[in-house]
Amino acid sequence: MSTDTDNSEPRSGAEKRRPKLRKRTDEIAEAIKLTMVQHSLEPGDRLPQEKDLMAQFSASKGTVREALKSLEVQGLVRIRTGPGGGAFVERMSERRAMSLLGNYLFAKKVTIADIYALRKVLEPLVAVSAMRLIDEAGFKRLEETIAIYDHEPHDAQERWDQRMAELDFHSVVAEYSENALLSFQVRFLQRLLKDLAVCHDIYQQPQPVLRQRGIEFQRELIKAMRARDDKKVADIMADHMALAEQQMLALEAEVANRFIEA
Amino acid sequence: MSTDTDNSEPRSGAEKRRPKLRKRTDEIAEAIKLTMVQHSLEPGDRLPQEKDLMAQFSASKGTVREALKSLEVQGLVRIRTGPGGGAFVERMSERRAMSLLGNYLFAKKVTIADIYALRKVLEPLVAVSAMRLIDEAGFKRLEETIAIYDHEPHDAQERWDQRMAELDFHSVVAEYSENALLSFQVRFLQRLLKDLAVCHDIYQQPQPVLRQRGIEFQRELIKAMRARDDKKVADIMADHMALAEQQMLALEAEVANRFIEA
DNA sequence: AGATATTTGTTCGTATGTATT
DNA sequence: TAATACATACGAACAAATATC
Repeated sequence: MSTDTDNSEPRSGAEKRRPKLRKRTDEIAEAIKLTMVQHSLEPGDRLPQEKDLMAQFSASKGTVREALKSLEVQGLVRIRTGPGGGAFVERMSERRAMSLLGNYLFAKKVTIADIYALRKVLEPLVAVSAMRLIDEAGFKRLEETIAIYDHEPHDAQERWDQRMAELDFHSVVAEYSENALLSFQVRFLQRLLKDLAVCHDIYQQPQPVLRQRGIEFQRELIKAMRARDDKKVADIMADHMALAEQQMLALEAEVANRFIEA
Repeated sequence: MSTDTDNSEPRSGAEKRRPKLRKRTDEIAEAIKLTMVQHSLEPGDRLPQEKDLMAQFSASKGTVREALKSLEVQGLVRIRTGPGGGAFVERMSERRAMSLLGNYLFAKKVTIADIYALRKVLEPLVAVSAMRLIDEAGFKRLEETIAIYDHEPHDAQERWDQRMAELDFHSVVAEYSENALLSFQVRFLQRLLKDLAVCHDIYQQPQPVLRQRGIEFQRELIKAMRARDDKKVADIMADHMALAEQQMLALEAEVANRFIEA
């Protein structure tokens, strides 16, 4: 369980240090978390209601509510009003996970170069990984996505949509990876780039030549994935990323230090 | 700002949708976040006290406290009691970020193979990145870390400490990378492995031969880093990871589905 | 070191809002 | 529509923590 009190000592050995949670609220939140794992509750399962929790922990309403609020923010429960309401176990959404991770990176300076240093190695990896599971429906989704930016945009709005769809292409690919860790990392990088676009109005002046070259890469990628050609998939994606990086670095922008829009 | 209400529509275009936050608590939390960015508050800066917030939002104490609790869990503020107390702006610690990300991965099945698929490409990357900034003090830290597992352990406790220190070696390397994103990812993977150790009591029977080979890799790595030899650093780390993966996969364990210990 | 003032932490009682039946 | 069951919000009081004198 995540005690999560930010007591930063490195924890030598296996003996459990008692962080001695100062606040009753945190104690209760931890206790509830504990019962969640102990009873291996699944999403949708209901926790005891406020009044029951009040009795169980002999705490007041406000204290119990703060504890539940903590769990809610952590994406572990969802609270519903009305009859049959209460706190229900929930799995944290990817969106929220990214939002929280974004808060962590808020203070750090993350450059486009940093993002692409990771994308260059991870996108090829995830493409190969996705290749093993993707089906005809998946290929169809990819082609439909390409169709969005297959042509010159008519207005600023469409140009913006096209830039987002270009990232969505990679997002769809990552969806088909069975490596949840890898998939998340890659999609998070894409999210950072989307944010960058929103913030700094990058992607304003797409160079048609480079853009067309990117689409070619993606079509070749689909072909290679259909052929289940590991090496080719990885190579094409690596080249694609190299080009994209070059394109982005020319803009010399820095990812804004801001909270991520949820 | 992170509205973070998990309203999952893809947000077409740039126009801001009003999520119409239902709960007063969430409204207030968002409002406070907003002022934090608008005034570009730095860590250590103080927010208005409870009573002031109560007045500002004409909300009750409990409501304001729930809002602050939300910000606290997100790692954005820290609350202190006593005179001059209140909510102070804080940067989310790496520890908390990992804990929250761990909650997201709780439901997913993450295997050792998944972790090493990432480590194999990221550890070489981060080593090269760190090489550019690491100084003599850093090398000293690395050598001191190696000294912990340089010899046969005397008891179970020391053996456990040694396993943790082996991961700490890589953690120290990652510390010196200026790519915050890369550094975090790599250290998070190490954290998962540490957790794995705690959970499944893996690392019980270290094979002395393989262990010694790992130490050789690390000594060679330090030498190559001192020489500022990009390629050699990357190659050594890649080989090191390949061996480590082989070693771990033999155990055929799966990362436990559990919340991460903070 | 001890007393005191300040501010968060917790409690209880009550009233309101909301979803289900 | 009305009754019910639950979360949500309010307000006043008290307890605990902590900085200052």
